[in-house]
This record gives sequence, C-alpha cells and structure tokens, in this order.
Amino acid sequence: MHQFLELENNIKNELLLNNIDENIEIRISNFPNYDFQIDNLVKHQNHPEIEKIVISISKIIENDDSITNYQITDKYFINLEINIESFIKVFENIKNIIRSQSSKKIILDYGGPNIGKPLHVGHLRSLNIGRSLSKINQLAGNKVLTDIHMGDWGMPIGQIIGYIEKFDIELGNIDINDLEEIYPKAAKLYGEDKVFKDHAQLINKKLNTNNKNLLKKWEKIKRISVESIKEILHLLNHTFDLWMGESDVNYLIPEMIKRLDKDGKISIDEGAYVSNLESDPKILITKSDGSYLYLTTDLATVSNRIEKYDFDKTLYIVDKRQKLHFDQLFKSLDYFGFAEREYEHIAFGTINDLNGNPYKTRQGDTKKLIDLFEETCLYIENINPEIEDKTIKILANTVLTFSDLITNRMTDYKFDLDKFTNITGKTGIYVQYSLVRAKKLVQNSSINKNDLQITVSELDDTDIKLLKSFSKFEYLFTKALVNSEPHHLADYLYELSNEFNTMYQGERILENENLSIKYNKLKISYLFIEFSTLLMESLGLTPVDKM
RNA sequence: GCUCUCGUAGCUCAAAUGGAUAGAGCAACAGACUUCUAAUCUGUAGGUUAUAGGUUCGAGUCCUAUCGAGAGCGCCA
Repeated sequence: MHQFLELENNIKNELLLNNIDENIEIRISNFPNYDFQIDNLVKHQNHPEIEKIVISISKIIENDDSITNYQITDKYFINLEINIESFIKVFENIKNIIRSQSSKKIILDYGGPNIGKPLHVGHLRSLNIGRSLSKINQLAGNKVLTDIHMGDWGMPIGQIIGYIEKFDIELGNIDINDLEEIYPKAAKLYGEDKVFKDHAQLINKKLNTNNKNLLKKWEKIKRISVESIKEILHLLNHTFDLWMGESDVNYLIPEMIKRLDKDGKISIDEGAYVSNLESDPKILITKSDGSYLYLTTDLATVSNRIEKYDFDKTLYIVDKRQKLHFDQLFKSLDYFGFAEREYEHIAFGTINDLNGNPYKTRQGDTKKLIDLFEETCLYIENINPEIEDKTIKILANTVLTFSDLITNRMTDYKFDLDKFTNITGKTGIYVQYSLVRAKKLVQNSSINKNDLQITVSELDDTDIKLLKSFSKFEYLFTKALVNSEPHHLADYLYELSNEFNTMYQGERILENENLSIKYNKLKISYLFIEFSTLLMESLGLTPVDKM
C-alpha cells in the first residue's frame, strides 16, 4: 500500500537477503490493539534463519515512523499498531494516496436498456455497479469511458415493427406508453403465431441489410424510446459518455464474417456460421437465415471500440446468467485474433422478492424503475413530511443505490423497501444523516479546518477508533478497485458513519471547555466529512445538505 | 442429460480471495433525550459455517462424496 510503501519495501528487501521472495501484503487486522497485520512470514516458519529474520524485521518496524507498536507472535504473525500522528498527513492527502501512477483507459459497458421496454428492476444493479465502478476507476486515476450499449437491434425490433404493421398502427401518433404496451404483446404473439413469427424474422433480416423503409420506422421507434430512457436516467442521476447501440456496429458485420470465413475461423453448419474453435457447446456466430445474434453484434462492438477508442480494458457489467455468453465472447476474441486487450465480465446476482422469486409487481409484471423510484420517494416523505422535494429525490436515489451496493454483487439478494428505508440500521438514510450531522457541527463551530490541530494526548477511545478506521481507506478502496466490488466501500461508509455517531453522541462537543478535546473532535469531524464525501462519490451517491 | 453458482445467528447480509478468537444490521431484551439534528447512542443474548471425509503450520474459503436450492445450455438479447 502507498501509505506503507517504505515499510513494505524494507521488509521485502530484508526477506530477499534470506532468499525469500514475497510480495509484502499489509492487511487489516481484527485483533484488539492492532490495526494491520503481515502474514508473509508465517509460511516460512521452518526457515533455518527464521529467528535472525525476526530480529532484522523488528528493527525495520521499530525504525518506521508510521508504526507505534508491534508484535511478532510465536507463529510469526506480525501485528502493527499505527502511529496516528504520522497518519494525519496521510488522511489529509487521501485523494492523492489512492491515485495510481499508471493510468489505464477503461470502457465500462453497462445499463443495456432495450428499445420498447421500460427500464425495470433488472437494470438497477448494472446501473448502480457500473456508475460506482466508473467513479472508483476515475478516483484511481484511470481514464473511463462509459457506454450504455443499448439493445436497439435484433429480434425485438422485428417483433415491434411486425406488430405495428399487422395492426396498422400509425407510427406518427405513438408515444412511449404505447410502445411499452406493444412490445410485450408482440413478443407474446411471436411465440404463438407462426405466420407473425416468420414475418417478424423477415423484418429483422431486412433490417440487417438496411431496408430503407424499415430503417425509417426503426429510427422513429428508437427516438421515442431513447427520450424516455434519458428522462428516467436523469431522474436516477446516471450519465453516459457514449450512447452506442447494437445498431451502430451493424454495418461492420458482413466484412467481419467474410474475414473470419476467409481465415478459416468459422464454417457453415446447418446453414448457420459456427466458430471452428473446439468448445462445448459450439459457438454460434450467425443464424441459419444469415441474420445476426447477440454474439455477432458484441464481436462487432469490440472491433469498433478497438478502432475508435483504443482502450486497455473493457468491463461488462451484466448479470451472471450471461456468463456463458461472455465466456464465448472472450474466447472468440482471442481465437479470431482481435487485438489483445483485457476483458472482464463483472457479473452480478438477481434481485428477488421476499420469497426469493424474481422481483415482480403484484400483477406479475417486471417492476419499472420509475415506479420503484416514486414508491421510494413516498416512503421518505412519510419519514419526514417537512423534507424538501430535491432532498427526497436524492435520498430515494441513495436508498436505491446503497441498499444495492451493500451486498456482494454475486449474491442474489432480497429486495425489501421497508428495510432499505428503515431509519435505523445499515441504510443509505443513515449514512446521509451522519454526514449532515457532521457538517452542521463544524458549521456551528465557526472554526476553519486549517486552524485545527490534533493533540494526541487528549484523544479518547471514540476519537482513536475513528482515526484508526480512516487508515483502512486505501486498503478497502484498492480491494474495491481490483475486484470491481463496491460493497467493501459501502460497508466501510457505514462503519465510519457509525463510529462518527458514537463520537458525536459521547458528549456535547462545542460546549467542551477543554479546547484540545474540542479541537480534536472538530478536526476529526472535518476528516470524517472528507472521507464520507469521498466514499459517497465512489458509490455514486450525492450528499444532501440537510434532512 | 451436460455445465456453472450457492448453502454462514430467528431474518437479511459480511468475512481482507488460504490467516489467528467467523463479523454487521434487523428483530428480541435492558438502558441513555430541557440535543451541536435521538433519522442517534450504549449494553445483553444469539454459531459444530448443510453433512461426512481429505489436503497443510492454518479451511466458511481448496479437493472428493452426499443432501438441498438456483441458474445456463446452437438459431432471444
């Protein structure tokens, strides 16, 4: 870690002298009285020079400013207690500490709304995780490009246009509500009516070959849909750099197929193109009527991105049921000889209802995000009717984001609005409240942050606990970044908020006549505000000023 | 049928990706408000990590088997 750089290097070098090549990992400790631990030595407990090594390492730790107390156990665990005084500088400089020297260009592919379908609960996690990962990567110094990657092509479009043609619906008059009604009906008909199915498939095929008349209809439908998507995303505070869709790469596909065929990478099987790569199941590249599939457009999308944006890495934030698809995509990229880049499927679990079934409305439809948002606003209004409209909206977004990001992304979790809007407990409301409290406190004190010093001898247990917790930031941030797991930061935000509240509640800070104590607590509150705000930023939350 | 996840406190979830004594929140119980925002805080109780073996200094985490739950599997995206 950056904050222990010197210590890590010194220990690493000492171990190298004894022919031990270890990447020194300083981890958070749960042991009472210690803050961090180093476990690298444990596995070398039978090393012939182990006692000598222990002595040298002890010296290194004793000479290190950042450590005030340490212990090397009989099993060779190294326990460290940090020196708070030396860490104040680290805390004040936390934004630079977490910024990495090497900057990568990363594309985040998430959201993935479909034309004709409203944004629903199924989109919530992709949006939340994607936004958070984009913030985290930016804070880490990476260059981030977000792409909403719309599902604006393929069979659903064929179904919608087919339906409109069949029932002679006037395109000029339809709005988003009509469209959202048409799609489920069209999809149903597609499954039931063979004639309609053939017609829709024909439309899809014609679109793939750029039929002008159909393209015009498609454009109109897309425009209505995108307007509505933008509206709801604005409400949920999501923005994207790129609004690319599957349709944008359609023109690249014929050329791509031709090349793959020529290179002997794909061949015809029962009329469809199949990858020649050995795999089970075989990888289907096109349909037997020559039209394109999910994988076809995704391949073309990568090819387009390589050419236009020259990225180092792409993260696909898509639910875990699509694992096979991404396995196939990544294998194919390699086999087909696409330029070498990093790709990762950031998979996540489903949102279920309290019985563990997929989250639906009472009528059995998927729940729309707009309805969920409004429902959440109502809950918040009920807590405090005096609250401003603007604040209600921010808090509703906080609830929908925090409760989503607090669980490990791979877990299927149960959505419970009662619980998530609960005023007690590990909720978005709680972390916002804590920050509001802290801001009000320092505001009432009328003392500037820079005029405050920490007097270590006057710190009490609640101060020390919070200060020491600040030192975990780099560790948890790195973990969230490396593993693309925002939940570490959500949990940490709660922990800091809770520790702040404990300190705050301990005594009436502004009335304390011992100025050292008062200034300590105010300084710590300022630091808390900074850390909490930074954590909220990395989770995609907007802090409120009052509530 | 094949493949892949998962099973942790009454409930909802964590667990530093193999580290020491498995942690939080809710619910329960007992306490603290003439308040710098009590939308808060303090304390108590709650566990043979589904079961049985194995690997090693060390296992909730890795391997094997069994039981249970879920998901995916060539013409949807």
